[in-house]
Amino acid sequence: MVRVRFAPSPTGYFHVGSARTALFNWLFARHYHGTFILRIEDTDRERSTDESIDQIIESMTWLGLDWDERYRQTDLTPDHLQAAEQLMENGQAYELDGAWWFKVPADGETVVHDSVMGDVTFRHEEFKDFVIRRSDETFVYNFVVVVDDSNMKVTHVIRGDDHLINTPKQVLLYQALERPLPQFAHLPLILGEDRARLSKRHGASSVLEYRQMGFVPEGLINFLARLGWSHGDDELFDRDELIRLFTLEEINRSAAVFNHEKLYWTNQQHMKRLDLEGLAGLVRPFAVAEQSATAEQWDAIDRDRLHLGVDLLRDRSKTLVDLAKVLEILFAATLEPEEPIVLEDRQRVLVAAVADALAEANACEFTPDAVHDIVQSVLAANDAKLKEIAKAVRLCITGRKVGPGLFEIMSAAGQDLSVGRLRALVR
RNA sequence: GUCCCCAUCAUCUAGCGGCCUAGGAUACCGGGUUUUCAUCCCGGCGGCAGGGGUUCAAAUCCCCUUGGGGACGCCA
Repeated sequence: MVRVRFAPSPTGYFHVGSARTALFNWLFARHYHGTFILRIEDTDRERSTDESIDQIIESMTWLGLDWDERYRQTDLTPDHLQAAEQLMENGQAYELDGAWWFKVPADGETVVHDSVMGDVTFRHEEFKDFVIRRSDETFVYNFVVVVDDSNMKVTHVIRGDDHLINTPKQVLLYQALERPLPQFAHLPLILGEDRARLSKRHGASSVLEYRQMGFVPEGLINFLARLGWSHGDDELFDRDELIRLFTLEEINRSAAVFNHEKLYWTNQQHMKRLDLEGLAGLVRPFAVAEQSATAEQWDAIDRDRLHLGVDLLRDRSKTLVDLAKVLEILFAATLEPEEPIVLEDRQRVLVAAVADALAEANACEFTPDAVHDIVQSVLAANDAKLKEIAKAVRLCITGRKVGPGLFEIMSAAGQDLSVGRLRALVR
């Protein structure tokens, strides 16, 4: 039975590197129908905060990485003490300056068998004895992680590359404690554009910031999964595919640079694939925040119109924020055109005629096809081409120079808004 | 500095000795479609860090160099 854990320390914001580690553990657990444990490593009393814990929970919940068991490391202190005392009694640890030190064998070497990195050999002479219990009687990471993983029957330790060097010390501890070794798998780190370890300096790096920027969970997850993991030439995966295909064998050994352009593209692809109802639900808070609509307006709008608008506009949006902004087209009483609309007399006549014809349409059948037929018949009657008024009408209806097809967007904006905007233009 | 890891287009990657005059994706540049833009489709640009081996054959295996990253706490 597979048991894995994700063990973040609540000492700051929850960044995407941690999210990737959490994701890989979660995918591994779900792939093998195992158990995914969330263990908050808060043994650093100085720096651990409840706000950080909240952020971890909120980030993982948003990403959809659900856990089966949850622990807080400081609750496990009795277990740590028991294990430490065992080492003291065995003579494998000793006290010095009020702290308890683990005795590292002077000779020999320890080989870590890593699923990703292969066999890595460390000579014992390279590290000296290390503290397992501080003089304030709290326990140190390298020690508690072993005790906890062992007690929790963790079968696979999947974590960042930066822990590889700690691993031989932990292996020694497992042996001293006479506990079975888990299988280790160390993930390559994620780098910033400057090839340094990803951090705040590289701009947005916390999961919640990406949520705020309008990325959808499926998009971020897909992008993160492709950083260090691959499945042939495939690029796009939904959650279930990831679970089905994920294995440790496909993990890369080299660090990957976090590439924002590709994140945006991946996100757009997922926005294109989401069902309209779901996508509409995701944009709602952004639309309200961007003041494209009030919550009341949003909830009151005809669903078909909303879905049509979302569908038309999502191909032009990389994020939910982009989408939310242009969605004002469906709600705003007045739209400020991004450039002045200049109408010649003939155009004015045509637009007025179109507005009148649209006003007479059956409100229940203001579909793209119906709008198309109405507009085209008006144009035909006046021996005109759509091209003559297209730019002006688009600016008038959407406030923008570019956008979806006129008939569709007018249908999405609805009869009242469309007619109103056209009449305001020719008045 | 010491130890450890890594090394294919700008970036993410496929490749696990012959299928590779190295494939896909992003970005970029053209073209097509369209009422405009986007989407979409087609095409282009662009890489095995360098040097030694091993082998009939190396992007793939070994060594060295170089480059990048990580760890060297009574942090996690």
